[in-house]
Amino acid sequence: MALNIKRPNGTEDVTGKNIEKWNTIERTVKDVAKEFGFHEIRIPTFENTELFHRSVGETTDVVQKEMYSVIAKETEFTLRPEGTAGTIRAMLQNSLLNEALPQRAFYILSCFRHERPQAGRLREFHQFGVEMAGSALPSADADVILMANTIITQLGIENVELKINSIGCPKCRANYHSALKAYFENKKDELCETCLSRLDKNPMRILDCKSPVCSEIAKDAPVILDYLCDECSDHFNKLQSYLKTLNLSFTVDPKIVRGLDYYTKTVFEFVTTDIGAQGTICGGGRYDGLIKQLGGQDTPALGFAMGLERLIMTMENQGIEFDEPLGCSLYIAPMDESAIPMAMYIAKEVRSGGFQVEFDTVGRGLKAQMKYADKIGAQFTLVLGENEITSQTAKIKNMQTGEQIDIELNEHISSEFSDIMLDNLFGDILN
RNA sequence: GUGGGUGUAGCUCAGUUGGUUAGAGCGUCGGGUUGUGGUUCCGAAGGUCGUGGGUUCGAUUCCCAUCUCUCACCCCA
Repeated sequence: MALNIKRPNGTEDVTGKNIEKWNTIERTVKDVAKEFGFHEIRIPTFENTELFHRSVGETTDVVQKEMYSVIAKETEFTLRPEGTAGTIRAMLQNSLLNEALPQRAFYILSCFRHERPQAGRLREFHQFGVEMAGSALPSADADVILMANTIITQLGIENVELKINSIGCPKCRANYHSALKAYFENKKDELCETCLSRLDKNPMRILDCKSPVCSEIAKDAPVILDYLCDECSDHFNKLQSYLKTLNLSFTVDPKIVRGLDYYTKTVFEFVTTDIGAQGTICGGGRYDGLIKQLGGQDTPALGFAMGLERLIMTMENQGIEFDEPLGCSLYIAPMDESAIPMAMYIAKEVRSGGFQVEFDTVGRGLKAQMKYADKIGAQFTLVLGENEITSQTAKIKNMQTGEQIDIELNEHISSEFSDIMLDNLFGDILN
């Protein structure tokens, strides 16, 4: 079919069996969030552009080249590129931080970034995220990391590495930046072009460069962990000991540098090699300065986000089973038009017992109806013709065994069918 | 934003060294004597060969452009 309007590049439709993949993940994520005391929050899809400039940061790639911004009625809005900024804004605007602290919020939402799509990267993608505001202690970091780990484990995902790092507070980071700059200044001639431009803006990004030359140079660069102030260093040490207590294996990776400006102290990622180059399925960290930055009281906070598409990809590639949808319980096959009223009536009655019921609405012959019933996985079928209507009895056919059971066509049909279903499910145990 | 690959039926792919009505398997729909599916048999529908130009008597095949999808860089979930 020549369809002239297609979905925008980098977006996805979710249909058919894929819906169950999403449901599986959303269910798991919500269950775990509940166990950890997090409450769902829903926020707008777009915000005033200024919000992202102030939180994500003016110099970040996300703000500089990836945001979908529009001016509408003289106000500049942006489709959210991530969930933290809007969530914190909502916490402030709804005075949630004046209530019992810490506040724990989670969300499932779509994000928008204008990048070239590739494996594990879309222009509209979905995140499950959590934000916890009001706790400064490393035990909060450990709890949040445990939560991410619990979700990953509960989904059955394997081959995931937890990497943690501390990027310090603004105080110790300033010292580190100057040390880094000094180091790279000496090797200026060898650095790649992009790294040269990073030298002034954000020297920590050079550590992450994939160019063989740069990464070779970066090997001997000063490490942030050596420049942490006492407080940050203590925080990081305690976090590590807590993670050990929780039996979470992790590696300290000084190259973990988050690309959003609001991060402080702890940063972490859960990474897999099973889904291509974009292997970070969960990323997060602490952002102690953000709430004040957005006009609130100085309140420490932290959080993480998981890419739902990446979780699904990982599960697919690892051969993990998703929840099965409930199929059709009963298919009713009217022989001809005169049986349709009875078919509709029975369908209505049996549905009232909570069962999924279908009947023919396209005028198929009996054989074709049976084929259709088989195709949709109907557990039972019921044929309605002249005989059934005059005798007010019919046979219910079990599509798996072929066995036929007599049933009365009256107002008790719903509970009778219910008995048949129960017997079908638990008959072996009961008898 | 940069680079590589790709584009023939709903899906997976053949094919034409440029030449009349472009094929297969799967899927969809119908039928195999008038009331029963999964196997099998028969049949049907479905493609302006990604789009727009150019070369040619003639292009799905050659050339150019463009778009799509895809992978990687970058960046991030």
